[in-house]
Amino acid sequence: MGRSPCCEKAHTNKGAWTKEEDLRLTDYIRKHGEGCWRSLPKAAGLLRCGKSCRLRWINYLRPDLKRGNFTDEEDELIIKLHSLLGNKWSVIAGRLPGRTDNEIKNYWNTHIKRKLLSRGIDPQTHRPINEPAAVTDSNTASSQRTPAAPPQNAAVPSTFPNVNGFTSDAISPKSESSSDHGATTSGTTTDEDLRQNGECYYSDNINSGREELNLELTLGTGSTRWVESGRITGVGSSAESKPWWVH
DNA sequence: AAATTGTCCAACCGCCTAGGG
DNA sequence: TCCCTAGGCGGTTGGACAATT
Repeated sequence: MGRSPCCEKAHTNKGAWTKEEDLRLTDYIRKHGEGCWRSLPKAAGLLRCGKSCRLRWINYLRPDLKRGNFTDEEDELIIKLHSLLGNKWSVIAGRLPGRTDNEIKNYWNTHIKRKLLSRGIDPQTHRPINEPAAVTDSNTASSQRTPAAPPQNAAVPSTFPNVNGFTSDAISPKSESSSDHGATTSGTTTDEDLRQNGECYYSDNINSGREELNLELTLGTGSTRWVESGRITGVGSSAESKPWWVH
């Protein structure tokens, strides 16, 4: 049986977006806001499916995207959050202003995994690689803690094991705040939740992470790379090499 | 210089959930 | 209660570029 396609694929473009398509989409959303993604392509004169438009906007065109290289502080925060949340990229992204779930996911797979492995830490379990599988802790939750990501899209069960009994109840998606983050903002993780519950394998607690949550405000100006069609086309301060969509 | 291999990341795919009728 | 649709999410892929042989 299967689902009906999200749009009429026969009449949609696929693959890399062109400058003109980006312009049309940006223009349309500036004028009308993010509304019904399904009808947006037609209204904006785009031969794309709504999903594709949504993704392009969220991951690339949104004006509040940070787009700079990840800082060491962000790296560490991502690692901490991943140890607590598993592969809940959208929730993690919600804690990193200006970052998208896709970006973080890619960054995790290409950089952080390697970084952790070089430290002798298993990127899935966040435990030392040589550590015996059997953990003697009577708190079995902690031995299973490896959230190695719950099944995809499965609602995280309340018993989803986590750090020191920190279950997903405390880190379930948030309904408000960072609402402009679109797809990634249903997270309900509050700083308070994380602060109260979020001890993880790493020696420092989430409190330090909490400070890092303000990176955007305090660290600011790392080098910025401009990317076009998937390639880095320029690096510099945010004021230079401005891409066409930045005003 | 050419061929091969590795790296990176935007975009796609398929599934799930929420919400409305 | 069931069905349908839109939106959202995480995993995976494709292709361009970089590095190495």
